[in-house]
Amino acid sequence: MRSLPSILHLDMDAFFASVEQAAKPSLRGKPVIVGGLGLRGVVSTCSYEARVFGVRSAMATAVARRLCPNAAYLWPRFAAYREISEQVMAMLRELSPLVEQLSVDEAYVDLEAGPYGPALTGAAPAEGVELVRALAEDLRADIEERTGLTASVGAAGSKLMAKIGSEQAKPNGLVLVTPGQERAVLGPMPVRALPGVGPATEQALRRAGLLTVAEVAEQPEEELVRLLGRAHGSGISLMARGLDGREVVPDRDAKSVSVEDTYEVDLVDRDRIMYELDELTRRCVRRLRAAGRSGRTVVLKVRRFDFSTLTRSETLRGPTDDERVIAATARRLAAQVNLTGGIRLLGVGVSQLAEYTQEDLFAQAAEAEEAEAAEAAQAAQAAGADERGEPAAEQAQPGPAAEPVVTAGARQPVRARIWLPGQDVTHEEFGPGWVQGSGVGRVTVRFETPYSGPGRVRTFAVDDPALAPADPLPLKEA
DNA sequence: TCTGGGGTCCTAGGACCC
DNA sequence: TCTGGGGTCCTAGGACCC
Repeated sequence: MRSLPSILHLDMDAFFASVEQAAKPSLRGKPVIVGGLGLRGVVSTCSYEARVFGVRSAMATAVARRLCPNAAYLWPRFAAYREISEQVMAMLRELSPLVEQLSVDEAYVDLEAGPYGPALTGAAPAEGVELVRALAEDLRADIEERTGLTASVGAAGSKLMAKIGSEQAKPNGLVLVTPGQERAVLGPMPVRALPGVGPATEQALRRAGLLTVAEVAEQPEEELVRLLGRAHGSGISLMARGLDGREVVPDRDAKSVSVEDTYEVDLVDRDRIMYELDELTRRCVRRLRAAGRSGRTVVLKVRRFDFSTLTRSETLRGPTDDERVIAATARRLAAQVNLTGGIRLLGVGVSQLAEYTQEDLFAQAAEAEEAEAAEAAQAAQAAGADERGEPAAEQAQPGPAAEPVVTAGARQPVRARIWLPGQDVTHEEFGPGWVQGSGVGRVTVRFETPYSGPGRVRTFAVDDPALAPADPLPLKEA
C-alpha cells in the first residue's frame, strides 16, 4: 500500500481479436471471434463488435455461432500474439525493471522502481499523481503508435486497485485510483469484481447474504474464514477493505509443464488411448527439455465422456526428462483408471521441476527449435476441422492424424496440408494473405496485409503448389 | 448451447518420523 | 497399556485466472 498510485496494471483490449483486426483490414469494425473452431472449441477472445451479440470468452464456439453467425471465426495465431506481447513488455521495461507479466496481454509495473521513481517520490502528492497520469497516457499512446493496438491501464497504490482500475478503464482508457479512495471505489461493486472470487466463492457469499464488496468488508474476518477457508477467507477480507501489500515481482520460474488435448470424438479404444498418451508425453517432454528443466512428479489427467475429471500422479525418486521414463509412468497411471464409457480429454504433466543440467547445449538448442516446429505441426493436426466445423476424416482414425504423402518433384514425404481459418499464407502470384476457410478440396484466401486496404478473395485447390504457409507480418511496417 | 489449454494456489487425509 | 503432537511428504481434488 502506498500513498502514490505508482503501480500500473496494463491490459491489452480484446487482445487476440484486436491483433486479427489489425492484421486483416477486411475485419476492422466487424465481429471477430478467435478460439477453437472444432466441435468442442471455446472462444478465447472476441472483438467488441461480437460482444454486442452476447458472445463472451470461454463460451462454447457452437453457442457463439448461433448468437453471431456472421462473425469471422479464426484459429488463434499464438506466434503473432507472442511477438506483439514481447514488443509491449519491452516498452513496459523502459518504465521500470519491475515488470510482472501475468499473461500474454497483461502485466504490472512498479513505477517507483524505475527511472521516474525519484521524481515520483520527491514530488508533492498532487504533482506525483499528475506525473503518473502523464506516464500512463504516454505509455498507452506509445503502444498504440508502435503496435496499432489499444491498451487499458489502471494506476493505484496496490496491485489490487490497479487491476480493478484497468478493468474499469476498458476499452482504451486509464483509471487512476487515488490512494485513500479504495473502499469508496470497491464498496458498491459486486463481490465478483474482486480477483479470486469466482462462481463458487460468489455463491458461498451470496448464501451468507453478501452481494457487494462493502457488505463483505463489514464482516469480521473470522466469519469469512469460516465461510471460505483460512487462506481465501482472510485474503478476501483484506481485499474487500482495500488492503493489499503484495509487491510487484518479475518473472518467477514455472512450477509445472503440462500438455492436454480434448478430442473431437470421445476415445474408447484402449490402444488408441495409449497411442495418444505417448504423443502427449512426447510433446510434454519436448517442452520440458526446451525449458531446460526436468521433473519428479508425473501427472495424468483424464476427462471422461460425462465431463468428470480426475488426476493421478506418481512421484519418482529423482527428477527426469527421459521420455521413456515419463511415458512408462503415464501408462502406469492410466492403468489405474477406469476408461470405459469414453474419454474426451487426456493430459500429461510434470511438476516438482528441477534445473536440468545438460552439458550438450547444442543438442538442447536444437531440441528447442524442433519443439517449436513440431508444436506448430501438432496444432495444425489437432485443429483438423473444416470451415463448417466438421472434423477432418483423419481425426476419427487411430494413428497419425495426417498421412504422409509424396508430392511430385519432392523426395521428402510431406504432411497433408490443412488450412486453418486465419492462418497466414503466401501465393506465388498474389502475394501475402490469409485463409478464410477450406473444405471439399478447396481453400479460400483473402489477399491483404496489415498495411493494405481490404483485399480480394480467391479460391484454390488445397494442394495448389503455388500456395504456402507464411510467417505473420508485423502490424506496422518497419 | 455445452463446456480449451496452460497455469497457480489451497485444502485435506494418510504415511511416516521424531 | 493407552495415548501425544508436530512436521514433512505425497496424492487427489477444487477454485480460479487468462
